[in-house]
Amino acid sequence: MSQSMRIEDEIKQPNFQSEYQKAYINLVYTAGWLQLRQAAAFKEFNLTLPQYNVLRILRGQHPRPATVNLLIERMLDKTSNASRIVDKLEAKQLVTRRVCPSNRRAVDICITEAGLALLETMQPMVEQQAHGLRQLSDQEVEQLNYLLDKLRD
Amino acid sequence: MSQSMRIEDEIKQPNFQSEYQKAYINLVYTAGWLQLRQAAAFKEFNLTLPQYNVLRILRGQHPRPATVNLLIERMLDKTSNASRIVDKLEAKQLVTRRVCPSNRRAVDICITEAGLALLETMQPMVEQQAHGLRQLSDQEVEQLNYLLDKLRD
DNA sequence: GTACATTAAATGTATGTACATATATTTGCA
DNA sequence: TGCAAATATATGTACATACATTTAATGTAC
Repeated sequence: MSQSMRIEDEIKQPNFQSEYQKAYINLVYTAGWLQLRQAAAFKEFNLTLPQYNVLRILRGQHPRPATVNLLIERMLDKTSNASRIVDKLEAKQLVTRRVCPSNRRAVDICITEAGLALLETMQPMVEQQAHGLRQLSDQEVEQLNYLLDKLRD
Repeated sequence: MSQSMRIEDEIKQPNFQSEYQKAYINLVYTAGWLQLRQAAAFKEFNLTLPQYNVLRILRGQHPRPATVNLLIERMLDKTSNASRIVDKLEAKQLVTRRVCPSNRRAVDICITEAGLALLETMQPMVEQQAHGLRQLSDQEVEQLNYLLDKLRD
């Protein structure tokens, strides 16, 4: 990606109705751009981004189990289908799923040793990825976080 | 959405490894948040976001036709499948598709009168949506655009 | 204690994304 | 001319998203 590629050039649409319209497009585009880079890096570990995020939540709970509800609460995308993401992780033996003894409607989900080991293996790559934002100074990153939080108010 | 909902609270994850890590999460989360709001507003018009974006590009070309390649060039997500989005629009008779006479590999795609009329109908809603970013001042929106462009350099 | 609502998760369906592959057409060049 | 490479699009597959519906377990009112 070349230097100073403005959003106007990226999507070859030179005029926006407003700076607000442009910011919306810019946000969606940039998030997609980031996710694409992440997904590519994750591919060699045979994990998708949502699968990785669920694993991370489970590690945060470990050794306590998580329910599907807890996963949904903590996932970035609240409406995604946690059940089916857990399906894939279970098939890869990265998590276990068991009916919760105290509430048989719920399911206790735990990360396995293999799951923990995989996260460990991925750590250097994840840190590498974080450097992708180093185009921004510390102060600029803080400013970005401030603006995004304010935008959603 | 309540006032001053920081990303830490939104996803109930109080500590990030770095401000950079937080910015990444914040970006992806905020983009999803915006898209969810847009998608909800579009639903009553029976259009998805990508379908709407393709229609907009076609209106920009009207009355000249667009090819699938041109759509891909201008779409936010370059790897999405323009062919199949056009399929859906064609099924709703919002666009026409015809083999290009001068290059029979290519396909000429045009927005129909019904398509133009639909975009017209949606205009007030779209303007309404743009107000979603009015939490930010003009200066802040410019700053946001600057930071996002720089981030992708 | 049965009836009804609520809750937790799973399932179904339509759509979109990411990527590989296939098909048809055109171009370039030996 | 003839044939390989490039081009334009379509198709196939795995996964995820968005949302409605279903199934099972639990809670609650009467």
